[in-house]
Amino acid sequence: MTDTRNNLDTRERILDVAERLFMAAGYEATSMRMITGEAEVNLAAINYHFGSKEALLREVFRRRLAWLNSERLVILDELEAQAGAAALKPSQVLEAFFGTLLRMGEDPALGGMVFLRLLGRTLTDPADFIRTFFAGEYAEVIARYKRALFRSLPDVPKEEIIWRFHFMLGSMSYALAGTDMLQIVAGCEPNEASATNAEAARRLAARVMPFLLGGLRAPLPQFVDAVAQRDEAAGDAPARTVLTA
Amino acid sequence: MTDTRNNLDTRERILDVAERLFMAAGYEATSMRMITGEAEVNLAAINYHFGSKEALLREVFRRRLAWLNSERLVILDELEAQAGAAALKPSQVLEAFFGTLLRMGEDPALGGMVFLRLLGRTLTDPADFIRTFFAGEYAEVIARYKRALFRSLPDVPKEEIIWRFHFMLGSMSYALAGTDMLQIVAGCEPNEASATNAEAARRLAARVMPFLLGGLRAPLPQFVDAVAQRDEAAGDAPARTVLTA
DNA sequence: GTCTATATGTGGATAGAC
DNA sequence: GTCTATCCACATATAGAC
Repeated sequence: MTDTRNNLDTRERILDVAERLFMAAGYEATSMRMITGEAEVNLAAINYHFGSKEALLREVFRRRLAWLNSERLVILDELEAQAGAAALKPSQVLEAFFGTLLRMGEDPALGGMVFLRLLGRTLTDPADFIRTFFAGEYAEVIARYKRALFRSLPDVPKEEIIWRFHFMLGSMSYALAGTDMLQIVAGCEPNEASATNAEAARRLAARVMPFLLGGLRAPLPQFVDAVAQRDEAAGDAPARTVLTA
Repeated sequence: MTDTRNNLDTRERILDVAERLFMAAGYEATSMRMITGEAEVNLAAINYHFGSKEALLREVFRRRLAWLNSERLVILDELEAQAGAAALKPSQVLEAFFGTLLRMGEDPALGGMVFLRLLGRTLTDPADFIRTFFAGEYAEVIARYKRALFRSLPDVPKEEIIWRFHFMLGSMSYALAGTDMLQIVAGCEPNEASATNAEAARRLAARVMPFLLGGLRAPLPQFVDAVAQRDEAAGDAPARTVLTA
């Protein structure tokens, strides 16, 4: 805990730099020498403090996910306690799950947008040790929120809810990853999504939460044809029409 | 074009193996020796035929994306010709864009699910040469479909459509990537989504297209509060309610 | 076009002094 | 806990014979 160099622990400094470099270049393309160089620590320090490069990546995620997923459980507990015997609304469940995540982007102490982008980019990494790690970190919170969604949508087949939970995870993950695709879609502007500050997190939240809720509550597959016919009559209008109902 | 080994060109065999290995392990974690080993070609063959490992990756994608994105443009041309002066429905635009993609998963000659998974996993890769490559490959088709969506949703702010197009790309990309998250969400079954056959592509399409359309047509952000109130009265019911309207 | 042999660099990890 | 020095496996790429 004593600092021989500056106000930050060597161990913490390694984690901070690793988080940023893994985000910017990916795990495989980031060498331990790049990390120790930027962190201004000795090459051997990573193995001393973490044991291996793989263990370093796990620790980078563990310190953030431990907070995130325990916070998610606490919030869900609170919501369910308030609701008593009643089921939560889907929008409440989504707000608890994804809102908690997005709030990390506004707080640099929780990793900020750097961590959110890293998370989005790493969730699709095919490396076995990464998939295994995430499976363990997410198992409990996913199970709890899945049950909450089941209760909140009692008339929707559970299998459908499972798929849509997965699709929501995907939308969010990709949006956080912050590829250049948004800029390609948008045109040429150096877009807000590639920003890494707190304001970007808020803007993203405002845009993505309605999208997720719309997807979750979309017509069920077996009804899609019927809905298409209705939409044809209505001009396949945007959901603004809900206000006129 | 002459085969000294079997019925497949050396060049094509390299591309096929590279596609599969890049999918399974990622670009950085796949060595040229792994590729030439499985393809049973000489190590130097990659550099002879493609010039470099980076160029090999680009060619793996180019042979698939050239077909995909030109097909997308042809289909959009046909739809717009049929529609005449009328705007397309959003569902038609989505079907043309994402349906064409998903149909590749059913045809091994177009890469099948192996290519779709590779695409989903690579779209979030941070490597500069990959982002630059995708930007070029997608620019035209994205611009065309973006305009089609603008026309199909004239009352929705263009900025909102841009964001939702991006979110849809993300949902699809992540779903194709086929991480273990679906299995985590689902429970423990060796799930259908991790299958790589044509049937998996059809099942995914049936699940994801309604989700995308629901997200695209979700209430606009400024109306979310009002919709939440309506949903509260209606019990935040699933979209099955559209049938009763 | 294909192959062998090799150039040249970098990777993660560790032994052992301090 | 930190540092130097080093081990050794493996990477991409190429030169040049056939």
